[in-house]
Amino acid sequence: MEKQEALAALVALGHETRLDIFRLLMQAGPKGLAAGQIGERLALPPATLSFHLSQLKHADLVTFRRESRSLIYSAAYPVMNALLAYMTENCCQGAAASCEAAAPSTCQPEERHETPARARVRG
Amino acid sequence: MEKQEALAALVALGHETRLDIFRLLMQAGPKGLAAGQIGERLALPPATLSFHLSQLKHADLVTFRRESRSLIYSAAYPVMNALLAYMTENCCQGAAASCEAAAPSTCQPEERHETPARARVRG
DNA sequence: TCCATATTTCTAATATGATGGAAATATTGA
DNA sequence: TCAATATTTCCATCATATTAGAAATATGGA
Repeated sequence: MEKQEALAALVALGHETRLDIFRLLMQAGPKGLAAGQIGERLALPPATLSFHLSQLKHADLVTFRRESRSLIYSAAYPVMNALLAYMTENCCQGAAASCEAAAPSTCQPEERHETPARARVRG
Repeated sequence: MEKQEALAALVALGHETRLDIFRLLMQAGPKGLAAGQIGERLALPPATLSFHLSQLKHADLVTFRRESRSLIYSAAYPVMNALLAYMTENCCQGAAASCEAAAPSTCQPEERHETPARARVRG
């Protein structure tokens, strides 16, 4: 993931309404939720909801599909995964020992620390 | 981690300059960097740098200590870890199977998926 | 085709965040 | 105490994001 992509995702998630929307979609799982359902649950006026969904779309944090009259939104898990991976990269460069002490779970300067699951994301 | 803490961290990281600062500090490791060093490397005027460091401080993403005339800033790894943990919580609630398919590395609805390192962060 | 539903786009008002020069504060060494 | 260094705070300006009503668009059912 490039810096600008990560930045776009962080900007998008750095707003309470959008964080709420995104978490709702994370919880909803791959099946997603119709825009109307989201607006209802979060008590958002249509225009406001649409604005925030648009921001999340531009950040590639959500995808959507049409199902009859409804647009079904779902969280873009791969992008979320890539963001998490990005945020743990380049940590404590050149000082693995002290870094391990400071941040055992996020800082993984050596490949051997990678879990198979995490490694899969980066490819 | 509470929602408001996570939100504050995301707001703080959702700005290019602050993301640059934070990544620089992540790379620098626990030894940290003096404010002046940061400003020099990122070509930021003192007032601008100080403003952004202040934002990062309020989000608890950085800590600082005085060393002679310099203020040494370093990344707050535990808060970063907590943020990563927060973002993977409550994923695909009640539908573990489909969630695993959608997000194998971040979505961990069952405790057994926790790594010891990640679990340590949440306590 | 016509109407109801679902959602987006347009628009203008409002609020908030960012910038950086200049002055103020804190620390140290002489 | 005084000067030099390091950083912050103050302040005014500028830029950008957010809000939500109203109108426009898209879809499907009768």
